[in-house]
Amino acid sequence: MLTIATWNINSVRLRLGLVERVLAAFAPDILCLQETKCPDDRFPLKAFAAMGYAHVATHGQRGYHGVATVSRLPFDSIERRCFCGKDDARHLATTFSPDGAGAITLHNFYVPAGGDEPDPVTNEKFAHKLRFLDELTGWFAGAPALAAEPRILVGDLNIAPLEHDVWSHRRLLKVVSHTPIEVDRLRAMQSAGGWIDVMRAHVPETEKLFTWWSYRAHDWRLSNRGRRLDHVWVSPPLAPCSTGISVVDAARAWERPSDHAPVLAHFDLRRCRPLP
DNA sequence: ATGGCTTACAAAGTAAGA
Repeated sequence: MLTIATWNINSVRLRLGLVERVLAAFAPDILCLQETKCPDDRFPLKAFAAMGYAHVATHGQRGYHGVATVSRLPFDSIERRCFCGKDDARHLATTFSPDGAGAITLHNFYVPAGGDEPDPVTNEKFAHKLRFLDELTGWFAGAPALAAEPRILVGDLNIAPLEHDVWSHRRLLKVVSHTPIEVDRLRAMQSAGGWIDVMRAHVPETEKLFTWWSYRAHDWRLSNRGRRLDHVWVSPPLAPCSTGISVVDAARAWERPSDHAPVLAHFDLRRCRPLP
């Protein structure tokens, strides 16, 4: 069994206690964090090592964004890719080899949020979001053979593509994160990489599924105006290995929470051997 | 359009998140 977790933590140093709680309760093999807001030389390595997560890849910067992948398993390789000509700490790719299953590539992404106005002409942040997705599409389209490799992509993609990935499809059609223009770009990127949406493989598209709830709601659970911004995708060879997912929405109710909930994805690698 | 909150930051108000 292999468990991969992804969580937009909104400051890893501020919420280290909450991270430890998730690691203790769910014991994922690997946890991918986004919005760590932490320079690499300030990352709390000792705390993770003490929890059994001795292998840490970071791609952070001061103040904003930042991703980290922490693991009980050693990494075979670590890659930090930059997009749109800027190093704003939004990607990590690691490879690891769980008990002889062959190397698996794990991408950890923090896609730009895109600002308020869903117009790339007037809103440079939204233009950046679209360019970021287009650059990813080009990258994946240029390496079609990768779709046959065992790969996992997780992270805060900042887009809720399906009708029931948001609390009200009608009321969010012009709200950044659910506009048709960015959903189309996300779909193009997903298609170019041959990615399979594992969360929706286990939860029917007709069912509401959220991973994020605004800080501004009086009672996030009662109003339940959530969105599914965090995702777990796999390449075709790993799809039969996916045994289940869960959104740890209980973590949204903890003290001083992140506005995102952790997502857990479980795999049984025996189901897809032999890997190519 | 939820935005009513929350974060980091050369610490008061600003930028950013989504």
